[in-house]
Amino acid sequence: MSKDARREQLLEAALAAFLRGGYHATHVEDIVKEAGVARGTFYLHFDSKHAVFSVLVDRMLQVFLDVRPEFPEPDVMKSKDAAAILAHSYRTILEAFWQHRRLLRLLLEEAVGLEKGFAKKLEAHYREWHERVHHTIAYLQDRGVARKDIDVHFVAELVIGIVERITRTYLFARKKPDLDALVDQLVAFEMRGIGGG
Amino acid sequence: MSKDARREQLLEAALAAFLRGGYHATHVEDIVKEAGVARGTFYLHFDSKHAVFSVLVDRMLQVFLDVRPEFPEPDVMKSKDAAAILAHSYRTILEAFWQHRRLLRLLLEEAVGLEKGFAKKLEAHYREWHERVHHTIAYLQDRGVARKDIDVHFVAELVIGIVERITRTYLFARKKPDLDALVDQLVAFEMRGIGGG
Amino acid sequence: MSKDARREQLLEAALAAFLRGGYHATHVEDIVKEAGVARGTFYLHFDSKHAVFSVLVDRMLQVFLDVRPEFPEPDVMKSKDAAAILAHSYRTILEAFWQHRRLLRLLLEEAVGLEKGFAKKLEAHYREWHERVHHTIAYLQDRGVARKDIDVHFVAELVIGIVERITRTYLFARKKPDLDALVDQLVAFEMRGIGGG
Amino acid sequence: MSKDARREQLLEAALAAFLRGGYHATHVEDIVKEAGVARGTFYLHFDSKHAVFSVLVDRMLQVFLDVRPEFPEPDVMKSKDAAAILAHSYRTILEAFWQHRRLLRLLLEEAVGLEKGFAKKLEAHYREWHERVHHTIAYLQDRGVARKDIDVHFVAELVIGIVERITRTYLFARKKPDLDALVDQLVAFEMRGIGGG
DNA sequence: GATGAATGAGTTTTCATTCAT
DNA sequence: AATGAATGAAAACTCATTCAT
Repeated sequence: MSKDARREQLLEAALAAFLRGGYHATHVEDIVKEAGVARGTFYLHFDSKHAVFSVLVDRMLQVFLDVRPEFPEPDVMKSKDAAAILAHSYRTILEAFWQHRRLLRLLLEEAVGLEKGFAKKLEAHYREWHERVHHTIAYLQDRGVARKDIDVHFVAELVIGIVERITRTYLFARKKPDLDALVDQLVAFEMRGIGGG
Repeated sequence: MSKDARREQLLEAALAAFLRGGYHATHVEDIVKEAGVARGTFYLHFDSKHAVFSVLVDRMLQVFLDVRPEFPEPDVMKSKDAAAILAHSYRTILEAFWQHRRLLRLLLEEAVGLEKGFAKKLEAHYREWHERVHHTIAYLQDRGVARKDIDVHFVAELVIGIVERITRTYLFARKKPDLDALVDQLVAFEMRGIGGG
Repeated sequence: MSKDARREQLLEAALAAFLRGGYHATHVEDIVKEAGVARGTFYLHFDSKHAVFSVLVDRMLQVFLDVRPEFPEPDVMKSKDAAAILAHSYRTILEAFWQHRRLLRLLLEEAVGLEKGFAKKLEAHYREWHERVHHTIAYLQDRGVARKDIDVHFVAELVIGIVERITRTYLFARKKPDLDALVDQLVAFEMRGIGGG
Repeated sequence: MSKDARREQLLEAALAAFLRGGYHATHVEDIVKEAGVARGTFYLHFDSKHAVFSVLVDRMLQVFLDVRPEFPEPDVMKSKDAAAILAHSYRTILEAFWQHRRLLRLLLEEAVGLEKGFAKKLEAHYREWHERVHHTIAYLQDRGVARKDIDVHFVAELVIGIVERITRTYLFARKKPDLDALVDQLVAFEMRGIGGG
């Protein structure tokens, strides 16, 4: 087996093991047993248990950075267009999150409360996320389809919280949820709230 | 020092230590140093490191269970009443969360990814939370101030996500945020969304 | 047992173990077995196997630095006085070396070819030794009882070599050698060489 | 590349690696990297890391055994002849030592404190050396150019110590020392000591 | 009750050696 | 002959928990 293939296999095994037991409860022994190789083989490919975890986290952050929903720049927008833009954006994100839900789960459930380095990485990750959401909302404001009296930074945080919760509740479930339905509900809530009964 | 006082002191020291370094990176030595007692003393009051952590988590869950915003049951409501009800509810919750933010932080940042038992406890906690939010929204629907076409369970999850995010972003900050302003923004978003620019 | 007594006991056990098997072949297990304590106890007193070795080496170097043969400063000297001075000096050194021969043996047989730090320490040690010998010979030259045409630095090195060899051959033996006889021979050789048969 | 050439190349690489880092700190990986071959190749030529080291030590001991300064057997000698004989002897030895100083350094700095086998080899080596020096001094005594009242065995040890020290101090230096000057000083010291100022 | 030295099972990590290609 | 990925026994080190004082 080639060096790269073995490395990939070990990463996959590590991910499975970490998801099963969490970072601390997972021993290198568990990872290599999962991969079906000897203890030493692990250390041919990674410096330490921490290192393999770090690679997985980096990979997840990269997955996130690669999600770039594109949207058109119409001069005149209607509220319906705004909903379409949000829907596209959410759809893209949730699709990617579903695709990489195992990595994502590791990030959300394990990379929290770990050694120094991760805190900074995660902070940067959230800042980037905030940036993107902020940009989208400001864009909608500019085009007159979002209210001007909202605090964009505040709302950006709310949106992040919403997507995180959705991810935990629906994407970490066993079977694939109806993403379209999720997105519709999401957009409806974000555009109109619950009021107006 | 009385047995209870010593126990309380150790709990406080443990909380401080866990918040500083996280569950795994915190050693019993750190806790007793923080409390200024000898190592053996710790075991006179708690069975294990795990046990003291468990008490802290239980205490936090209890804090949450004790938060019971009461609201009146008018037969006829206006949208303004709905906003008031939500505001009261959020205000109560955020006030309690701020009050116990250190315990809460432990819950959010450390009780994740720990041994089996906690996962179940947390799940129950979220179920309870969901129940309450669900009840509030259904109440508003019943009284005609919330739309009927929303998926109440889905929205309940969104609301939980929102509050979690707000908690992490604003309540874990160093100085006390303007809770009234936070609540106003929250309610506005929940009632009307961002649309209607 | 007090902390200090335990530490001393472990140092003694480590010295015995290192002398028996050498640094690398000696495992922490051997040291603690020698001391009759558990593995963890070792680490209560020393950070690592390397650390305990380092303490022993430092202790040996200190023993050497503490050897300070004093000699009078007569204005007029005879060759006989010179011999007496050298004899006193050698006697003092060999006495100290015999006293601490186990530590010394560790230094000569193990601290050579070990990690970075020791090389520098040893170099400093030899420089100091050279300094002392050089000073003694120059003193004898000044007082007219040693020839002026010798290279004092060179001879200082020879003397160091001589003492090292004597140490290895006679002091590391099982029973105490006749130090007086050794010293007499040493002085005779240093003063007159082997010539003049 | 022929089998012998490859073996020689590996020996050379091993020597370089051992001198750089010492026996234990040098890994087979370092040796094969130095030689520019794969790890497995090493084991085609040597049974173990220990074996290659052993070959190098044997080779050094052989170098020493091959040093056989010859000297004439004049019936009547003068002190000057004795000096010439000693000078010739030292010159031959130091020349050979300089020639093979890298191997020699390995012997002096690494073959100490290693597994059982080496201790015995080294002991035999020193015994042989002692024999030779002893023989030379006794020869000079017999011919009336060395004093009769010296302990020949003792002096032989001193001479060995002197040569060892000279070797460490001057031959392991970067540039070639003036061997003739060294030898002159050596002989002067051995024949006359430092006395007679 | 309090102390803190002692314990030892449990983990990570290393690296000489093997062997299928 | 050469390769280099794989092996796994062997070691160092950690730290929650115990217990004699």
